[in-house]
Amino acid sequence: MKEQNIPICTEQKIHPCEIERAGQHMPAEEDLFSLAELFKVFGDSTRVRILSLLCDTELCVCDIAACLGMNLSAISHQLRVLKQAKLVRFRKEGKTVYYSLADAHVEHILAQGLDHVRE
Amino acid sequence: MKEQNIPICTEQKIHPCEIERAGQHMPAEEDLFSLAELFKVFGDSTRVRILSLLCDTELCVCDIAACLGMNLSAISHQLRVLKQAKLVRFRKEGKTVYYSLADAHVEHILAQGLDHVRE
DNA sequence: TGAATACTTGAACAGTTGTTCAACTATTGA
DNA sequence: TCAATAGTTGAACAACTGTTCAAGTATTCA
Repeated sequence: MKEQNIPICTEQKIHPCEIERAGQHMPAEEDLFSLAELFKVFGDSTRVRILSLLCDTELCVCDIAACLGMNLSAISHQLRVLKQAKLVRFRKEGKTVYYSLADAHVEHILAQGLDHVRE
Repeated sequence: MKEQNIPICTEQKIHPCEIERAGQHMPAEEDLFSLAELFKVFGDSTRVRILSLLCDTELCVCDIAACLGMNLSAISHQLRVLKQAKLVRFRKEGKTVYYSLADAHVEHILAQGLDHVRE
């Protein structure tokens, strides 16, 4: 807490001691990038609604579209985003594709966010 | 769990039973909207980097800009977004403004996200 | 085989977002 | 009072995003 003037930043710093503290706990730059990418996926109300629907059950694309009152194509596009982010899994059965949450983590992140939103 | 055909959706549903299960656990529409808004704020790497910097310490705008190698104005704009979302607090001391995390929730959400990102 | 169903995909469009630049306010200290 | 410092703000612009439409695939069933 008293080590001063260690140049971890490229520009002139006003409070070197505090900056050093801050720097010590920083995750790797690439982790922070992935973190932002993850939250970006959660940061759309259509996708959040899809994820909420999939808590505790699996649904086909048709059902999701019906529940959200949206067009099949829009849902399919968003499911692709969720799939790429590994937030949902799918299973094919004949013509229909069933989607479900990828793991419990997804539900936890939603719940934690809801806690904050509801104060 | 066997109650079927209850019309909670406006369109024709393929699997009414599963749809009913999904519907029962859905948070209020407005909470889901706020939730997406919250994650949207976390969904930018500049903002995530600022929040990470502010874990365990407070920093002035100048310091944050120096640490991230970015222009003062860009940081100020993003701090405004974080302020509006109540993710950061600030304290004025003479000419300088010190920012810090609003509460422990913010750190928890970041940590939970990092867990998922690192698998 | 051929029609119907369930979904996916790509192009196009409007709307949104993040950064920069320049100009501004507020506080300090000479 | 004047210059310097720390930060905020608004306009502008390019880049990105979500939805729609139209056309595509894959599977089923008659």
